Amino acid sequence: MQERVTSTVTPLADPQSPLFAGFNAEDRALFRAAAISQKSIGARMDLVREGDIPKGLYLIAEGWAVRYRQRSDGSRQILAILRPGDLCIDPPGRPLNHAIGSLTCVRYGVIPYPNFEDPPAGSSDLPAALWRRQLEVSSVQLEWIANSGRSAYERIAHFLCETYSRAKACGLVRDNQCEFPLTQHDIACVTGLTSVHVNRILQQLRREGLIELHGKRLVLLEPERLGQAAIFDSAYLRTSAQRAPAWTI
Amino acid sequence: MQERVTSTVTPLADPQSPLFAGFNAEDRALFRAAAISQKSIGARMDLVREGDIPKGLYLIAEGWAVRYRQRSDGSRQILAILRPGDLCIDPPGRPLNHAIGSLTCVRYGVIPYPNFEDPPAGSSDLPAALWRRQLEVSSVQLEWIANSGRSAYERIAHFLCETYSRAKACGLVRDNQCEFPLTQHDIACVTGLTSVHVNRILQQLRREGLIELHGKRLVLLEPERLGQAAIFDSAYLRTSAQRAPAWTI
DNA sequence: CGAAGACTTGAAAATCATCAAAACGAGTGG
DNA sequence: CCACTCGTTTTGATGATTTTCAAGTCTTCG
Repeated sequence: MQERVTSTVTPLADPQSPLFAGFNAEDRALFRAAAISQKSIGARMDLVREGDIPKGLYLIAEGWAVRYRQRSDGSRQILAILRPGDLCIDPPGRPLNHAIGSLTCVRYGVIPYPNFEDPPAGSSDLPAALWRRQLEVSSVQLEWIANSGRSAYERIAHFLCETYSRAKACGLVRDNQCEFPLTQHDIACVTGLTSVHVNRILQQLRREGLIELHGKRLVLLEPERLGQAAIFDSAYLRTSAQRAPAWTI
Repeated sequence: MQERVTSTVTPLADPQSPLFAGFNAEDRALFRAAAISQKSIGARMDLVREGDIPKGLYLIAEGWAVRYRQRSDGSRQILAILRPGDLCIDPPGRPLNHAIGSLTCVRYGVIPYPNFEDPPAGSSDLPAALWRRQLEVSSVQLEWIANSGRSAYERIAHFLCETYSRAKACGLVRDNQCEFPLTQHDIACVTGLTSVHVNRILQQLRREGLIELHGKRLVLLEPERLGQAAIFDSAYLRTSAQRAPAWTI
């Protein structure tokens, strides 16, 4: 059952090393081994509330979740979209300054903060997988920061491209369509705009024949042209390889 | 050739573990051991250009540097401020989709992508230190994303608070003053605003008796009140402990 | 069917960008 | 020391973008 594992630690050095080879079946096995608990939660609930101390690493297995911050004036800011395979790694022992919440029903697992001195028997790639994931997360965060200086039109178009592209990487796109359970108000929370303005920009995108968006589905009628409008280059999403549509943990 | 060294991996589990204890003298020694090259570069130069494949991890030892993206229309967006002790960790083997540049003269080192199978002799905390730093970086990035939904006034005030607070953590604040070599145009690139608008907001902050800003120095006349205006909570910067004003590598 | 949420619309106001020019300041060379 | 330059800061006027407020319509779902 266990093959020979040369090392409990993982090389970062080589771009070809397992650390940067993509999130594969092997990784999934790792996460399965690591998950202490597996949970489900309904739509629009909190997995972790602001001020809570995270119990470990949160691995989203299915559904849509977000990191978000609630402002004192009642407005929200979404800080990250969490899809299957996404991992929330936060400093242990410190209260989170934002919340992790679900948009749809979410299945997820909690992985205890790993102690690399005692690797789970027979596996060794956890630290590598964690690094890969964290660099991916960072890469997306930088992209979101870059968007903060752009127009509403570009921000929204970029966000649609990113969401579509991430779904595509999981094999969740068919006929240029993907699931899209966010309301216009949610898009506003992502982009830092008002829902009224989001509505108007979406109408513009529709008028231009670039998208369809209704019934929790997004259609990119002309992905190429939308990408150009958004100045979207998907390379930042490709720090690791293909993913699976859902994760068994 | 390789013996099994249990401690080449590092425990993440315990909040008290060295991984989360702060960036200390020991870490500095580690980085010194790890740095293959030590360089200096003049103000307003690129350490890494867009499209370059990073040669390793970049450790800023002294000065002010930034990650920035150059847009096709000529405008810039600054994605991160890099101060002494800050580390740029990017996926190896992939061209960077932005640049790393200096604002002032910068002293820095390049750390080869570590191969955890062959840890530097006699030391073992590198992976721990890297994790700590990366989580710190991520934490700041989330804060910047949260700022994208706020007003120009709040964004600018928040940025000043962050810069001041980070300088303070390094012992670089005296008499409520710290170094501040950014031009108003640079602040605009950070906040995604125009320099004209930045200028007007800065004047407002001055009129309100909150700041002084000239001659590459920033004075917070009333740090408390500015923090409230910016809705600034420094907790997100405190994922590790005190730092040194400059790093010997 | 009724109710709640989501989407849409219009008008007015605030915020922020753009353009253009002037004032200021630090450095440089005469 | 002055004159000159160059980059930075400041100012004013104008226009575009985005928000706010308020009301309406459309969906969905029990």
